[in-house]
Amino acid sequence: MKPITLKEIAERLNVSTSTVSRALHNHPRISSATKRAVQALAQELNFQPNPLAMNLRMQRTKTIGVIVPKISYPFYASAISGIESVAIREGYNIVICQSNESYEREVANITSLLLSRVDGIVVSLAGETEEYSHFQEVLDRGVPLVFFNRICPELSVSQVVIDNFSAARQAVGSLIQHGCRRIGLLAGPSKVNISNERLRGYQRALTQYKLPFDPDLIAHCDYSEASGYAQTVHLIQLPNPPDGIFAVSDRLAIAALQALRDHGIRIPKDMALVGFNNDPVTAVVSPPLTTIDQNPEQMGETAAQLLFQQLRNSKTDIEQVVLKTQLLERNSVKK
Amino acid sequence: MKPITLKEIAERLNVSTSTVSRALHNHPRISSATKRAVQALAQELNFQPNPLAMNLRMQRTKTIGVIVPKISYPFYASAISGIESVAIREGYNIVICQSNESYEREVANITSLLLSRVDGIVVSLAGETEEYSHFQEVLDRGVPLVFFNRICPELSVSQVVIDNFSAARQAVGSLIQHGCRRIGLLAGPSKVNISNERLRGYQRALTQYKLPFDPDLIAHCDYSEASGYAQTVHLIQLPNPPDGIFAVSDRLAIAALQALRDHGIRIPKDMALVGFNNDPVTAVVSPPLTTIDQNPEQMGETAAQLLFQQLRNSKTDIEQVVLKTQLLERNSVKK
DNA sequence: CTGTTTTGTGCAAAGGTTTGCACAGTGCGA
DNA sequence: TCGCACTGTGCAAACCTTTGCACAAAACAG
Repeated sequence: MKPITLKEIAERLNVSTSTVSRALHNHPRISSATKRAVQALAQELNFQPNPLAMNLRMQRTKTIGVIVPKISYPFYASAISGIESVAIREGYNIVICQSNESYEREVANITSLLLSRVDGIVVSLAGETEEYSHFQEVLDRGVPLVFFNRICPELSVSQVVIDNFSAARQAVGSLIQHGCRRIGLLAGPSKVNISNERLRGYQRALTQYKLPFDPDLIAHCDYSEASGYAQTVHLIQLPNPPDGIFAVSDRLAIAALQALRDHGIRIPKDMALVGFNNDPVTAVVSPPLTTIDQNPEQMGETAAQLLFQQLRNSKTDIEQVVLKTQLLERNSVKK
Repeated sequence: MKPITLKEIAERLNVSTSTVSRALHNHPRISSATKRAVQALAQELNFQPNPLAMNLRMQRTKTIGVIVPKISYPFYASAISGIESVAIREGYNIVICQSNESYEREVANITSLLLSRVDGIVVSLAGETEEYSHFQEVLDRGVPLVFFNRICPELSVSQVVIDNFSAARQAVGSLIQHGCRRIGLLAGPSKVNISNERLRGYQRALTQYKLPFDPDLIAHCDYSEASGYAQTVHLIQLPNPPDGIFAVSDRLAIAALQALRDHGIRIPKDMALVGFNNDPVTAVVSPPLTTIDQNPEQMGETAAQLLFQQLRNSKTDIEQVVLKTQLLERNSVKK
């Protein structure tokens, strides 16, 4: 059963397709009699305008593209739900791409989204990315672009972030307040902006509490559990090991927890541990992890809202939204 | 900078658009000289055919739709990766929809996918769904359809599943072999096919080991942690409580673990616990959970392959693929 | 009754591709 | 020389919608 078209309605009613189209759009110049007839028949036949034809004609697809590092990270799964909910409300569909932390995949994703003429793009950068010309091309084509979480400082576009600096400072501050004096940092890739912000927050907390900064305690990981595990082992085997660890993500914190457990190091007795994200798993491991709670769903919603603002009014200013976070104290830091 | 079109190439070369189109498709009737010229210029200008126009003309979108209950379930996140990888290999894009376990959302998703003229659809049913006419419409339109994991027994379509019956029997068998005599079942919604298969496996294991079946030990949950928690509490407060629990999903098992922990019940000493899925979190909780390992990525790949088979040859038989699973024995069942 | 506005509708183009058919030119066998 | 096959290209339709413009009829003002 083929979907029915404007033309078929037009033929049945002995009018032109243009009349049908206008009647359905409530064009003022169409007589109310015709409108009624057309709308009734359209209803009866369950007419749905063919979006492929509309896309071509209108040069817009009512679709926005979303690129995230991985949908299996709970943070991004939630953020996508946030984006999706506002998109649906606006009558838009979303197409989700994973960069898998790979620069090449990210470029391929952008190419594919531009090719399929999405009306706007929401991005959280891949871990590998340190070159941004593919995004410049998006801007050159006049396609609205919004970053969230892992943003791009070099481009002047709208962004949604949390205050990574303050959140990290707070997390490390909590470690210090509960007695830690040497704090290891499981950092992300050194090119990732938000990881560096968290590093800065770490340093600020140290100076604030007049603790020395020891570069040996900084361990850069990629986003894999394996590297989190390895770097934790590295930290505890230092001649002068830390008495607390701040991991810039819960994935890394969980990997650290396993490494510590495997090496017979008790948490929080021998080593305190703080993560970042409030990944659901942090609540069920033992001990439950102290972590930074953010609201990824809200972040997604906000990003989408910024995008739709631009979509409605391309003259709108670029905007930077900073969302609130909260330190969630659990049992991985001793009281 | 607007993308360039066939027409512009044609004008520059003083040929018709049809010649350009044919040259790019290597049509035999085009002279090799023309072909070379066209292809060279196309390359130089970085010509990409406008997919919107192709979609309209060809009546196909090179896109397949995927509907899953939630992308935040690790199982589905992985399955999507599997689907995506074969789709990319075939030159297709995927658009991912979440039903959020809701029948209404599922219908809306189907409508939207059909409207946007995807070339095929891969589905895992929402928990609520018990009526399938929206899928019948997909079939009526001749759109290839494949189910995976949560399948629809009433429709004759290709499907990918695991042997839920045997896997559950094996899981429960393991509980029994390790000393459990009264086994509680945290089941899914009673209308969900795979949950019922697992229930049947549970029953078979009991009869196999000549244990009585006690309906009081069957606790139906929806897919939320809250209900898993509540039903676990219900089980342990039974006058004659179980000494082991089999949860039909790891989400429920984790909820059970928390409930047991909160009530001071030790695992596996007082209560053994087995889950299903090998969700990553089962490896990091303590004790690590015994669970059924399946391969969601492979399941996604297989489903996509079945779909592409149909896409290439619409006369192809419907097929039911059953994937292997494996019991992963960890410490939540005492040795 | 003429001239202008208003009202209702249709024609055709546009959006960018693909493709059946037609056509002109060339080559070749008879 | 004619007929035929083959080669290389272009025209125009088709996919389906939206929309500027034109046009006819009706309404209305003077």
